Amino acid sequence: MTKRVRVRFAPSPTGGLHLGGVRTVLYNYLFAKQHGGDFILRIEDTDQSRYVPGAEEYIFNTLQWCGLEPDESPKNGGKYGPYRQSERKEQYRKYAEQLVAQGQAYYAFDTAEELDAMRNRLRTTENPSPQYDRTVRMQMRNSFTLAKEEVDGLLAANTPHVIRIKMPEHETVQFHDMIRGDVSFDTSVVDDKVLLKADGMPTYHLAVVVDDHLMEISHAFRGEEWLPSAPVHILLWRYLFGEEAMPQWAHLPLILGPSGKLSKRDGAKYGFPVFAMNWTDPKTSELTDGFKEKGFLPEAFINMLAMLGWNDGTEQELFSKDELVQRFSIEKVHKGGAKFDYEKAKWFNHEWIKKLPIDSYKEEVKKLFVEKGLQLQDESYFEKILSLVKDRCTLLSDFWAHSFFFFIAPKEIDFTPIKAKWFDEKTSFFGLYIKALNGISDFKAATLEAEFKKLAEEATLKVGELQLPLRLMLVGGKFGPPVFEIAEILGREETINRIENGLAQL
RNA sequence: GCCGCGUUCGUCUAAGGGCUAGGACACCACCCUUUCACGGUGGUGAUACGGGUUCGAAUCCCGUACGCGGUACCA
Repeated sequence: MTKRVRVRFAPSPTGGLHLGGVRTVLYNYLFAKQHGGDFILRIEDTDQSRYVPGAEEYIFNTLQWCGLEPDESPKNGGKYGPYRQSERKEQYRKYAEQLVAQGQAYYAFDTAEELDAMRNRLRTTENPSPQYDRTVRMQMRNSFTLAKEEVDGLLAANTPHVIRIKMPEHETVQFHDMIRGDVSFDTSVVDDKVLLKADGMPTYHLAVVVDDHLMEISHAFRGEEWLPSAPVHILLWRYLFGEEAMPQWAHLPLILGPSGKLSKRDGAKYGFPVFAMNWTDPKTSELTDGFKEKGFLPEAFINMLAMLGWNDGTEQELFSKDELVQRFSIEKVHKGGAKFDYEKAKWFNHEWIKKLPIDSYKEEVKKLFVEKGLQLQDESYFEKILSLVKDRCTLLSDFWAHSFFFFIAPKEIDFTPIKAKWFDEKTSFFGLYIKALNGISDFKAATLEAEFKKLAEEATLKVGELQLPLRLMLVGGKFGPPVFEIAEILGREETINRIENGLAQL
């Protein structure tokens, strides 16, 4: 019997969602959709001290912008709820107690000071981070070292305690990773991880296993940083629900920054976003830039992220979300980490701006223009301009620089590039051209250009020496699309106005 | 330190025993364009190192180096 495909992502609401997190969501989502399954989002709010208000909402916003909405989540519910770990608190204790009863876990009463003391005592240069493991287990205060009556007394008195897993000695735990193949660990080198914290909350280790079981998760994809604790999870599955019921694992490679693991600092340091959307930490007021606000399209963002660690074996690089759903394969995800390259990310965005019809982003651009203080009345004029300049824009924010002159006539024009070679014949040429403009019946770029050339020839002037002045008069600088196309869009009246203005300044 | 996972142009990657190691980004040159871009053509540029196995190795095996991750009552 094959289980229905159900994959999950479980972020902790302790800050924004970094690139690696969004990519994990993406791969989970793609795999689920590809198999007609469900993508489940649950919230790991088990660490009260690091919980950041607003972070959960931010996660939802990010997923929404990316178009990766979960089928089940704290927000839209589902029959396996609740989807917040803090609301499932009662569940975990039960399983932890079961493990204690089975002799595979134990109560530990050691205080923070006692743990510090143990670590300080054992710390050497050879062993810089001593663990709570089989070597020290019998020297600590726990239900293995204390008499049963004492343990019962401590428990009855509500003495703060944790439940730790008892790692077996010299056992090899092996499992199959969909990306890495067979991976094995010696249980002797992993410590007695805390399963249930003193505040009654589970640690990730317990929660992930219990929730994956209760929510009938079939596949679990997560970052590579979880690989070392996988043996704990395997053992928990074996003890609690049977290893054969365990989801299939895949540990995704890390996304790296210019120097090592990609961090928020890298973004600030090198000037590129590391989050999907702007995130302001309410505690520190620190802002981390987002791709959205930088002018990225979600299509490009998703595409770029998908290719950072996966490819389908062909030379295709541009994929829509639907294509990704079809072509994605977890087996083809790379083993090695990938360094994030902002230049390449921008290239993806450029491609998507060119590829997509302007309808899919014109509202975003409009918003940016309104922010610049512009009032847009003529929708078709606006659309015409977007179509004309879209190929030159890498980010949505580039649209302004490439088209503001269609809306704002240049005032003080810098004519230095042409001033030295200016003479009266040119002034009279433009006078004639204005007259001609008034007479042209169909105001199209080609006609305007033909007329311009004809007049130049009659005046025995070089066309090349006249085009730059015209451009300067129309847009105010050496930039923009072909001049006659600008004139066509500007229209007869505005074009003539701008030429007259320019002439007056010369 | 210990444990684990990795390693192909600067970057993302293709090639999973067999043609001059292919593509993309970036960079450079040329073309197009009498603006700036877009675009087009071409170019520089890589199998970490050392041993095996094999007629033949980027590919399989071993070792070394390097990188990354973990080593918390964080996830």
